[in-house]
Amino acid sequence: MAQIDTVERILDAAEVLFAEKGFAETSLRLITSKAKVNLAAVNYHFGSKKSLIQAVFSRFLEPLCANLEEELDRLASVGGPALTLEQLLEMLVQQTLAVKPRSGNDLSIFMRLLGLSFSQSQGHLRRYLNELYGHVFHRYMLLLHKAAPEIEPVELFWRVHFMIGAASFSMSGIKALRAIVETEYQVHMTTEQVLRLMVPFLAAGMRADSVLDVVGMQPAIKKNTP
Amino acid sequence: MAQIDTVERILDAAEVLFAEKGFAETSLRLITSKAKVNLAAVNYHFGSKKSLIQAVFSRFLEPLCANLEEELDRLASVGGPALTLEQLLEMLVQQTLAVKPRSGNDLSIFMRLLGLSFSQSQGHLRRYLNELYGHVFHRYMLLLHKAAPEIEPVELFWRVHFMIGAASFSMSGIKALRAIVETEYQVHMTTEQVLRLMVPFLAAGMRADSVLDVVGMQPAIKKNTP
DNA sequence: ATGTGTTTAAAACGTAAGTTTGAAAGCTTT
DNA sequence: AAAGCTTTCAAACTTACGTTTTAAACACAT
Repeated sequence: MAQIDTVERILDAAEVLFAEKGFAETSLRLITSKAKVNLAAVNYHFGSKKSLIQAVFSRFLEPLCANLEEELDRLASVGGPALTLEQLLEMLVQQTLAVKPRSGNDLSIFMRLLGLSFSQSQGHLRRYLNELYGHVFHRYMLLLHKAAPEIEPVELFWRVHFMIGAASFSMSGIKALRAIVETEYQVHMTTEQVLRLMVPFLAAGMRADSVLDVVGMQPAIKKNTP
Repeated sequence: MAQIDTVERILDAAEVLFAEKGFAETSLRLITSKAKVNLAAVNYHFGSKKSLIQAVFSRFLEPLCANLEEELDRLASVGGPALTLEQLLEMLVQQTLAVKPRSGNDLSIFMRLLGLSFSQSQGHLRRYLNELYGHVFHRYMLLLHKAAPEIEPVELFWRVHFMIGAASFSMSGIKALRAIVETEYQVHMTTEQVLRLMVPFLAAGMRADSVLDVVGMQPAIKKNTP
């Protein structure tokens, strides 16, 4: 390494700027000037802008997913009772908050990126993330099913995506939303507080009575009918 | 009008492409070639790309908000009991479904755009939408507050945005999600059915116990304390 | 039919982007 | 200290974009 690690400086700058403005709206020139490195350094170290985007995600998803899997393994080996919805959600919050410890890295940056990975996914990113971290997602889905076995699989599928939507949306726009809250209600909220506000909302939604039948689909209630 | 309305053709193409790829990633050249009009037509009829984006939003938000206000006026004049959360949500679904009747305009396009207006808002769009349609939103928020008076305003604000997120996310990705459901569960679902699956999920989430206090914010429970 | 205002058309302009290049500078190893 | 690889740098290249321009085509009232 030559200076104090050009690669890290680029990643730091890119992370913040991507979170602030999105991918397309953030130029390499802006990134390199903020990072105080030469423009060509990005293509030299990462190959392309796409690869830089992927690297930014991997830097925080890698440890997060590793920790998550570790925790899942631990719980599986202990073999206690099935986890509740709240526990599962809280676990996600916990692991997410635990990744943070990098410099002045506000959690909102992290979360905003997570939101962008859904809303601005440019194809290459979705494929990349699914390939590397898809299995963790599937594993988590299975635990959700165990936590709410009364929900038909189809409805569970949709409800999980309602959850993802609520989370990714409010986290992507969290900066703007927080600003509104600040001026409208004179309250300052941290990203962590918003995350925790979400848990009961999502858990309650997951537990709502099914309406599959009302909607004209397969029987929803097979409680006391054969 | 010269051809079969160039303006409409541009709006149709832009609507679909914006929903598919976002604003920055959709070039005027792509729009005009899909619309089979000359490149300069956009700047001639709309003035700029920004104005085109605004026009796309107004085309469906104008009738929707008008209908919504009409319905709100009607309900206010009748003066019955306060509406329940489910009724309020159902009303939104109803009015949204009622706007649809434009060509092969899938509802998902509409919803995806709504999501983008938050997540990709480039400043000008947020200001524009807030100025034109902000009052309807506030009016609806007020009814929500009446329907769930036990929720603190700040928490209500966030929960509303959790709702918007769940809706815009699952609606914007509905095409892909529906395909998954079809192959994974051998069930075909309409956009309307998915919307209706969402109502109980969201309503239950709205009714969840507050955790403002747990989160370390203003008192949440002032039930029996002065 | 002719003139006038409106709409379409093709081409060019200016800008900003991602990428590439080739030489200079820096490190590491011998 | 010299050789050899790695990293930095300034500059140029290529491409794609939004926008502007100028002229032609069109619609319609007189």
